[in-house]
This record gives sequence, C-alpha cells and structure tokens, in this order.
Amino acid sequence: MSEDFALAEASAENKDSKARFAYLASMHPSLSVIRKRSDFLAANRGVRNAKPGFVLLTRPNEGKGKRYGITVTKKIGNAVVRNRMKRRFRELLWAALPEAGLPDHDHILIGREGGVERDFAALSEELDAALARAATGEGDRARRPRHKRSRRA
RNA sequence: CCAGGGGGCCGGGCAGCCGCGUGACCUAGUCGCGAGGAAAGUCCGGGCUCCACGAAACAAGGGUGGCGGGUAACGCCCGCCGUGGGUAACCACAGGGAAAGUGCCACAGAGAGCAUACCGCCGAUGGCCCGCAAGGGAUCAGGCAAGGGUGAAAGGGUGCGGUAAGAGCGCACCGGGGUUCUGGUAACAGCGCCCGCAUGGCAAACCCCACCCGGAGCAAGGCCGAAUAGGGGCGGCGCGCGAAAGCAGGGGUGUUUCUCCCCAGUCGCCCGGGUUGGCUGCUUGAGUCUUGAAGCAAUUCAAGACCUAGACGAAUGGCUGCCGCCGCGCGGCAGGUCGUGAAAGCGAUACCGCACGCGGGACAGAACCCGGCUUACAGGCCCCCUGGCACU
RNA sequence: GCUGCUGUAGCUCAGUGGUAGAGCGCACCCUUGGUAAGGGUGAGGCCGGGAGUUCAAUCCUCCCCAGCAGCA
Repeated sequence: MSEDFALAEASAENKDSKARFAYLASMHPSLSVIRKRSDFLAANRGVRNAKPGFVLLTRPNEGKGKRYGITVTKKIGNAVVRNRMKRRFRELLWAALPEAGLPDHDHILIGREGGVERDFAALSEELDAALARAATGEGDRARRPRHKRSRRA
C-alpha cells in the first residue's frame, strides 16, 4: 500500500511542476530564462568563449532545455547603457539559440566594455562562431577561482 | 543694431518589415496601448498599509524661523516688508532674541569688553628756574584722547564753535535709542517730540523664545499553498528494566518529605504556523484637457469631455526609407559683389539661396502613488522688460 | 526601499574655528673598508568639488561627486 501511495504522489508532483513551469515555455518556444543566482554561478565552471563584445558561458543542465541568462555589471555603465546592452543581447539570443543553441545547456552572456557600440551584425557573427566552438566542447582557458593560493607554489 | 535681465515651452516627425510586455475579443489571430522633464539624487511634505498608544500633556531628540496668504501638507509657492548689490530691468539673503545667562574673539597691538596710554599734544592750575616787572623757559605733579601706529573690529561720523590741549563739552546735519500720532490685517513706514547717546561681533557656539513632528515602510500588508520533517488537541490500542522480588526516568509544584495522577510507542481525525512559489496590493488619481468665474498672484470653484505603462534576472529592441535641424567640405549651379577686358569671357568671393557628399543629434530608463526642492542636459522656439547708439 | 560612515603627503592614519602633522616610503649628508641598522637635513598638500556663515573654514551649515558598509 505504501508503494502505491508513493507512486501516486510522485506523479502528482511531476504534473504539478510541469504546470508550474508551463508559463516559462510559453514565453518563447523552447527557451527559458535563468533566474537563480546559483545557476549563474554554476555556469562559471562551464565552457568559456570570449569575444570582443561579450563572453559566452555554456554548461549542461540535466535536461532543463535551452536556457539563457544575461549578466551586465555596473562597471559597464549607467542604467540606460546596461538595459540597452541586455536588450540587444536578448535579440541576439532569440535569433541564434533556436537553431544554433546547444540542447539542454545553459547559455550565459556576459557584457564587456565596448559591447554597446559594437555593430549588431558583427555581434551576431561572433555569437554564431562562439556557439559553434562551444558545441565542440572547446573553450578558452577557464577562469581561475579567486582564491588566495599559497605563495610558494 | 549692440549689451543685459526675467519668465514659459519643446526636447525630432511620418512610415514599413521582424520581435517584446500588457489588455480586449467572434481567444493559434487581429486590434488598442506601451518611459521622463527630470522617470535621477533620496533632501523635505503627504496619501495608503501595518505596529504602538485612553484623548491628551510633559520630557528627550530633531526640524523650522520677517509679515500675510495659498495648500491635503511642507523646509514649497505667491504677494508684501527690511537689509545688501547693480545706472536700470532685476538679483541675493537660515531675515526671531546679544541690557536672561555661559563661552570665544588667535597673531599684532599700549589697550579687545564695567578697555587703554607706546609715540604724541598740553602744562591753563600748584610747584621749580630766569627776570625789578611785564613776561619767558624746561617739565615735576597733573590734564587729554585730536593725530600717528596695530588690528577684521579701538566705545558714533563730518563740519563749526570751544579750550592750555582736548573731549557730545556746545551747536548744525547724518546715524542711533525711546515715544505720541497717522497709514497698514501685519511685518513695517512716515511726521513730530524727547534723549548727547559707554554698554561691539559671533546664536550655521551652548542657549532662550515661538511653532511643528509617534514608529516603520509596497521586500508595507492580505489571500492561497504540494511533498517531507516537526508542533498542538481529541479518540482507540499499548506501557521502561527484570524470570520474580524489586528498582527507576520526566511532568503536574519555588523548596523538602509523603501520597495521588499523567506520560513514553503506534494508528486515525482535526487545528495552527510556514520555506520555494502563485495571486493580490497595482494603478481612476489631491488625475489630464477645454471653457467660464473669483483673485495682483500662488491658487480655488463650476461645467463638459477623456482614460493615458504596469514589468518583476524586470517589457520600448534589430533593420530600413523619406522629411526636418546643426556643422564641415566642394564656387559644382543660379544671383549679387569685386578684379581684368572694348565685349564675349576668365578669375576671386566674407555673406545669402540650391544641389551633392560626410559627420552629429544631449542628459538619461517607470518599479505603490502624488506635491515640491536639488542636480544633469546637445540644440531650438516664444513672450515681457532695462540701458546705450542711430534714424524718423 | 531605508540607513550609516569615509574622503588630509606616494601609502596608512592623526588633527583642531587662527600659518596642517606622525609613521613608513623618497632624495641628500654623516657613520663603515663596504652594506644593513642608527643619526641628521630636505622635498612633497588649491585637506574630494561648489556655495554660504564668520574678521578668519580642513573644522560649522547647505548642495553635489566618488567609495565603502549595514538592514528588510
């Protein structure tokens, strides 16, 4: 009796979680937005591809579909500049991810200085190149975590 | 025309394709709407919500500070007054109280707060010396605060009289204080009279006086709420160790003793709190526009019309065309002007028009909502006023 | 959304209404055969910016600009 009970409950939970995330799928076909800080931090350990206008991070996410996130720090500029950069990156991702995106991966774009003035077509080509490179598993050197290491390594 | 002062406004327009947020519906498709004057800084004031509280008063702490008005309220706005600046238009002002008290005023200087005498002036009066005397001389006593000098500031200022020299000592004008009257709601102003008038400055030093303020903030607050663990109540079954005698643990009680009662596990039902999350608060409001009325104005009243962003890792983006604005280039085109030439023409052109090419287009992004203040801002438009020059 | 703190020499910090200092660092000199240590001398500041109060502001008041921190 207890087994039956557990099964029923598990399926109920499943259904519920599906319903809960349905609105995310409706935002854009097969795309969803990363909202949690821990996901952003986890992506830091994934594949890293740097381009003049941005840095692309990719990391498998255990079957949660194609997801994207955008990070623009205060260093880049004021609110107008930051929001404009996010809007242009979103436009890039909507155009590129449905075809060229990696399935079941998180895609994080980090804005760099100069990314706002950069030509949109150039950014688009660079994103395609970065995605192609990430699909092969290659990337630039991973960023070292900022621990203070022993002096005499 | 030149120079200046004050106020108000705009902050690109139209269109197409692909997208985004939201609302509506004959809901797999179309239509409507979609950032600002500062949305900013968070410096004030409110609405709204919760918490606290018997109304309230007092204390503490903080704020405001000429008078009158406006307002939901304000530290905001309007009008007026005073002081200072400017030829003027106009601008600036935390603009109550310094004989309620305490404190500070460095350096310099003789003296800096019931002040002082360094240089200096006088030496009329008393004394001294010379002289018969008239008188003269030095400066002891003493008098003075004009001049020099110090300072941010030296106990009213200028002039005349006066005097030994001086001094509000006296007078005139200016300044100051008090007061009657007049005008004004008032701040205050004016005229007259009186007082020769020692009694700084700082309260954005403590302070005194008058007035104002309970605290927190939409992540406020409300509703819903799966699984797991845990809490409370009720009911059923059961009761630690030991073979037994017997021996314990916790609670009902602050302590001691005795007695009595309850509890431990499990099942069922119910209740409350509540994490990730969802919904709400959330945009109809001290609202916007037009017209009329009251008022010098801020503003208020009346009538009519209108609905104008609601996101939440956070919606306005990407691409393009035409028009408009500014700057630069090119005498390329038309005109004007200048030079040359008999002319045609050729060359030059500060300025104006046209065409073409290139570039530029600020400050800045709603996050519960309003009223202000402050700060940032390419470029442009409009109105009023002042002074000067020229002309009629 | 609300609140607090800091800004002074190249660096870390004092300071108070009246000409701005300390330590480390820097330059030069002394000492030593030479170096370190030690001693001496010196340079280096529009006290984050702008207004105001005051005779006088790094200090008091107001407004900006940076940076840092905290609460929910």
